[in-house]
Amino acid sequence: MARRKRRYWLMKSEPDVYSIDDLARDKRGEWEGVRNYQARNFMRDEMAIGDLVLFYHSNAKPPGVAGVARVVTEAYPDHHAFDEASNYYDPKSDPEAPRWWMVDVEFVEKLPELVTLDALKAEAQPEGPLEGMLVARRGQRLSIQPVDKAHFARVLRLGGAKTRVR
DNA sequence: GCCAACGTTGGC
DNA sequence: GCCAACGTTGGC
Repeated sequence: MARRKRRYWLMKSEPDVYSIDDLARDKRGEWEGVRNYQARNFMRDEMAIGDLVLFYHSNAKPPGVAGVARVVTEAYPDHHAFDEASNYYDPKSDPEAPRWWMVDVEFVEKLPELVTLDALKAEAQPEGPLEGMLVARRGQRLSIQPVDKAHFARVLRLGGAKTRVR
């Protein structure tokens, strides 16, 4: 049986909408509302229970990685897409053939230090410890991104996390 | 609030 | 199947 390679992710959320503090309060949350095919495919096809997630605050001052979460479900249809009253309603998503999927995540920790986008970019320079990290690339809008294990570990270290990668 | 980057839509 | 127009993301 083929072993899964990818186990680390970065997921963006606007803290005005849903922050790491909200997840800390809720303990667990639905990652609904992803309306981008590439991001959906990552959730639906590649995420698995137990994967670790860098919780990134976008549209924040400053933007950056604010915490750690863990994937706790397989992907399942995003039912908000079927709800006409929802902001995430999409008439093209059919309950018989859902277009949009989501996972649930649980709170792991809030980082003692926000790892700002500036700090990520500084380390993503050529030869830097985060070279190639997607979130540091100009114009990178994808809201769910795979993260190299070494990069994940480095960001945890920068943030003073208790979480360790194995 | 501006606007660059880029994904999606739809006319052809 | 091309590509211009449009809408959204998200840093600044």
